[in-house]
Amino acid sequence: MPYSQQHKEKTRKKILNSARELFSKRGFDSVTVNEIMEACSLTRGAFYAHFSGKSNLYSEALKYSAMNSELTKKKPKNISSKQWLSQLLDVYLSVEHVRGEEPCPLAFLATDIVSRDKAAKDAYAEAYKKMNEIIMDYAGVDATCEEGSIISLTSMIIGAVAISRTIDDRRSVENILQSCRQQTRLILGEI
Amino acid sequence: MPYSQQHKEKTRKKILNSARELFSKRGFDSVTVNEIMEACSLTRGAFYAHFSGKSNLYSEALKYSAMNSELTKKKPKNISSKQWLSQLLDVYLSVEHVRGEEPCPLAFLATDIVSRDKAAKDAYAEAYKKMNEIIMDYAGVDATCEEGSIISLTSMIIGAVAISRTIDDRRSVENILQSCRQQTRLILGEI
DNA sequence: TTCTTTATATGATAAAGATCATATATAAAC
DNA sequence: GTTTATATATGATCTTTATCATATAAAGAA
Repeated sequence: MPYSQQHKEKTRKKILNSARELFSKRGFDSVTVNEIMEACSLTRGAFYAHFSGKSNLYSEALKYSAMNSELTKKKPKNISSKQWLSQLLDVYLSVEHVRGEEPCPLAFLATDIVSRDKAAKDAYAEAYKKMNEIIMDYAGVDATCEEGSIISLTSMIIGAVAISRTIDDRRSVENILQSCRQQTRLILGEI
Repeated sequence: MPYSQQHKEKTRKKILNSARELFSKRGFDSVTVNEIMEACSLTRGAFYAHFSGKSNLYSEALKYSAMNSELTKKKPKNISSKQWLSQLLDVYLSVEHVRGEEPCPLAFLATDIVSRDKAAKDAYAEAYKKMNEIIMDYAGVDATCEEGSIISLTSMIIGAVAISRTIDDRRSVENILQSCRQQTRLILGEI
């Protein structure tokens, strides 16, 4: 049995990680299999030992990304749920997120998903559902009427990040993000 | 002087119209030049008499789309600005918009734009600016502090439409759109 | 009708890139 | 060290598609 037990699994994760970042930043079509493999110091030939094809990698990378997102991090015990949520949202609505290496695929791939296969759409829908659940949980929401507030909140933050990526001017981006951070406080304050 | 004066201009508009719809629905890469031309009963050869290339068509179609959007329609004299705005937002946040033939490129192409050329990004930024201005105008906003509310509103509605397109389940889509319609009323009510 | 200019169509080219077949390298097991 | 299963690399193929060169068609002007 050549190579260690974990070797293949490690390689798979490296590929998923490169894919997650590249796909999120540039979408499905603009990224090549070759590019993803080179990003983790491999060549395209090795790719097919790990995934059945580019589409398969895309949906797997999306799941992987959702599984390891900022939002899924454990809340420190010394702060309240609402404080923690507030911090998470501020990080989400930051220039670092918009321009950074750990992009939320819900915002970065929102329109890319539409042309993808069922597996990718399912992964997206699942991640979206989970995001709402996490936020509702921290916000202490259970009534259906309040659920609507959270849904509008996620629409806003996902929209804000998606739009911010399209805009070059830093000041404008700061303005959008700041406005939405403000609005999150208003929405959560009412709950 | 063969062909009538207006013939070329008419053809150009037909191409722009097919392009607007196809690009908005499926993004730049998933649509072929051939497909756009066939959608207006022409062949790919004729294309290059009208546009310098696919990228050029994309940005032109985006401008064209922004120029002819629902939002730019004249307000009827018999209703107030706020009522008109409320109607516009309800149309924007409707299943018909999400699934229809007259998509707002700001929502439908939000993440597609990132990989496009400067002309496309400029067209997008311009359309985004215009959308905010139109809404602010109808809402009667002038103070900078209130501008933030409108920016968060546009983030929300663009985000809601973008997300809704990714989701197959009709009931979930209705729920997202309904929640955001509700939230627009809260935001505009405070102004 | 004939000429002429411009729009449109057709066929060719060329590049990009996903995928596959085959070769090579790696490292565990003996 | 040798063997061998598995991971990785290399080279080839095949499809898709943007673009271009050239041919044809359309319709105003003579």
